[in-house]
Amino acid sequence: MTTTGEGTGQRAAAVPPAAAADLPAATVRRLPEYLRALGTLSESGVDTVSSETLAAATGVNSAMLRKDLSQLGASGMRGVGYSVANLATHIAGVLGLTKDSRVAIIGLGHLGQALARYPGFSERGFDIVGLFDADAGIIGKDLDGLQVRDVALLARAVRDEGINIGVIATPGAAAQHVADLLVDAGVTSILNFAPCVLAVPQGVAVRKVDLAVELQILSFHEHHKTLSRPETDV
Amino acid sequence: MTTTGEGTGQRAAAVPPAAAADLPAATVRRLPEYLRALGTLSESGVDTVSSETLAAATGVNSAMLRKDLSQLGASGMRGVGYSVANLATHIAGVLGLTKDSRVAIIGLGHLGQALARYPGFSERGFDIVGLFDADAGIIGKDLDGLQVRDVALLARAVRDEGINIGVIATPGAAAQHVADLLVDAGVTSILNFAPCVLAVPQGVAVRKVDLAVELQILSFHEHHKTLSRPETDV
DNA sequence: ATATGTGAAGGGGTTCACAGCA
DNA sequence: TGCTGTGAACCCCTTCACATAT
Repeated sequence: MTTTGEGTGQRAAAVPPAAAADLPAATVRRLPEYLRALGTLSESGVDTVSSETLAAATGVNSAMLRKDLSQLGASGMRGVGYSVANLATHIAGVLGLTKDSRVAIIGLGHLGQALARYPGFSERGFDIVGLFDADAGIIGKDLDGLQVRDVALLARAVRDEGINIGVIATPGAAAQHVADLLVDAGVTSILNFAPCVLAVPQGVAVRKVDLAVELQILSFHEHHKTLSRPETDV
Repeated sequence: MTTTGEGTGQRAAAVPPAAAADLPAATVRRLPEYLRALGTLSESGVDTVSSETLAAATGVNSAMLRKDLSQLGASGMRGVGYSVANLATHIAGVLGLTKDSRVAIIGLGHLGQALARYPGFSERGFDIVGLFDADAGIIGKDLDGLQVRDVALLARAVRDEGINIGVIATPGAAAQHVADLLVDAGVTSILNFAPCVLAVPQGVAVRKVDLAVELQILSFHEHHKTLSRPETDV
């Protein structure tokens, strides 16, 4: 990478073959996008793509794309472009998508049920293997062949069934409790749809998606479009 | 992310009284979070809060919170803190939440249906007033009192019913077409759940939420935790 | 000729540290 | 004393421009 600290401790031939140790967060965020675009290209029968084309398909600057890819250790061919298949494989490897992840969804209200049935997850290698809720009215319900279990069984299921990602789709009030359960059971990756900030120990990755927040951000822009002069320039 | 055609407009010393003209995108993203935390505080009967406390509740640095708020024209009381009620009102005003937004959801598969029924939207002032789909098997279906209409009726509904935000929850293949319909009908704010990049004219704000992307980012961290030594220090 | 890989420049965003006010 | 408001440093990210390779 760039900051290899000149002088001090220069590892002998350090740089692992296909290294991806500490990528910038911004880069990591874009990788899934690249991967998706590559999939589309692949389906179209394209087998080589330029940074310019791939960047356009993902809405980023081509120089940034190249920088991202070079950080992965991915190599294009000058004067030609990147191999679609190789690049896809490479990115999938960096993202750890070679082995399927095992996901539990906790909270099966409308949102949780939608997530449980969302085809996009299994399509991209995320196996939903556990559904949990605290509501007796929902426990036992069958969703596409998977039965909703009592959240009291969550911890054991995590261990017995190798669950490594927890998706929280409960109301906000229950979210922290569920997070604690997940963390105690050893889960270190959590996707939180509840509208609250979760406290978790170091080493646990939490990503938050708040649907209402997205609308509020749009509301801001909408509000200001109507307030300010409607772009007399450009 | 946001294709918010910000012009290069350089205004002369304008700064309105309680200005919020061109807030940094990063600040705007945090405002809904502040607002939510303030709501929680308000329910708890708290009426004054320090930047330190509010920052903790929203997971940000207190200096950044103060900087965000001062940019809004919000004023705290030195030695005391911020008025919970005033601050909430102020932020809501900046976000344009004083008047309810009118939302259409297009695509009522599992995800779209869940969004249609998600209580968090109406709770925060987003009225879902239109549901549209292209599938004859879904058109006519009733969801909590709202009937799914043919997407062919979308354009007229946008105009007649004052819809100003469109939520796209279709498969990726249909998303661009729907976006075109929305834009042609005059919608300038779009929330896109489809896994694809939308092309829209300048001045149209698009926010994208891709659930699988979030899982893939978690997968990256998960992958690297297992690869690298698990934090021998700190 | 064409497209990658990257140094250097530029812009934001975040944090620190402290001045200033109640 | 306590907490806000903010200049300044720092760091990360993005973009430009071009050397470099096929």
